[in-house]
Amino acid sequence: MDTEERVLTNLRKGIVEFCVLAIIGEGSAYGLALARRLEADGLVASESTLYPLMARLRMAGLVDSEWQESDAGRPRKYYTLTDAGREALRAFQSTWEPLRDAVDRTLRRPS
Amino acid sequence: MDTEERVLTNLRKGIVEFCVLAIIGEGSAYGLALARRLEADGLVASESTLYPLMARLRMAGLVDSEWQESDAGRPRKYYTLTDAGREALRAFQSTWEPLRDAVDRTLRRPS
DNA sequence: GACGTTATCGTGTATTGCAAGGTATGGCAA
DNA sequence: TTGCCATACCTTGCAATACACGATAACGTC
Repeated sequence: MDTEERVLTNLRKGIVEFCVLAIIGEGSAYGLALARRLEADGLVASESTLYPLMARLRMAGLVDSEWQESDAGRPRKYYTLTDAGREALRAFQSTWEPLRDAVDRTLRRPS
Repeated sequence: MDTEERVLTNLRKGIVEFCVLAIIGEGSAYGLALARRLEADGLVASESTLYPLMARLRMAGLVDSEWQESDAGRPRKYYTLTDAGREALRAFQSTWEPLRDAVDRTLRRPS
């Protein structure tokens, strides 16, 4: 893995998790659709990041999942936000904003 | 490690590295001083994150280091930015900004 | 010389992103 | 019905790295 990729990889750590919560908070979504959307935004590199992540979120009780038929193709597993998930999302916002601002300040350097 | 801490830990990944470059870009600094400043901003948890990081930056040729006497106490190892370091810092800004904006957009939900 | 302070650094563990590959289902065309 | 492709989910293994914990070293003070 070259340097540039590693930088992005590390930056994404811990961020995607909450972007997923935010997205399904707006309405349920299934795995591959989530993966594609996040890939388009540069937030994940592939599905192999997403599936283990969804499993962790489920284990943590932040999302529920449910199989649903599809008009075309295989059944899909749809995820929805639990109350704990909504709470975690709120908590994340309070964490993200100060961190983001600390980075911006440091990069901009008012010394 | 509890959940809350893990969230912060993951968020910090890949961010501190460039905050360090930004700080020493303003003038050389030594390890412990860097660590204290970054701890105050919530960007690292302890020196044990910083020293291995500085070693990596040095290996990558992004910083140089030099021992200097101190008025009081042990000698300190001062770090300075190399040209490659300055370049990496510029490159990071181009990576950070879109990512930060993608996160903000996703959290704020214009869907 | 014992002790506290300042400073740098090493070891071990846990987390996790991702590449690569595996499995299952449905649609479609020859 | 056979073959093939797209869709969809998931697993394995590796590599990167944050951090707790602790070691080591130099200096000053009593």
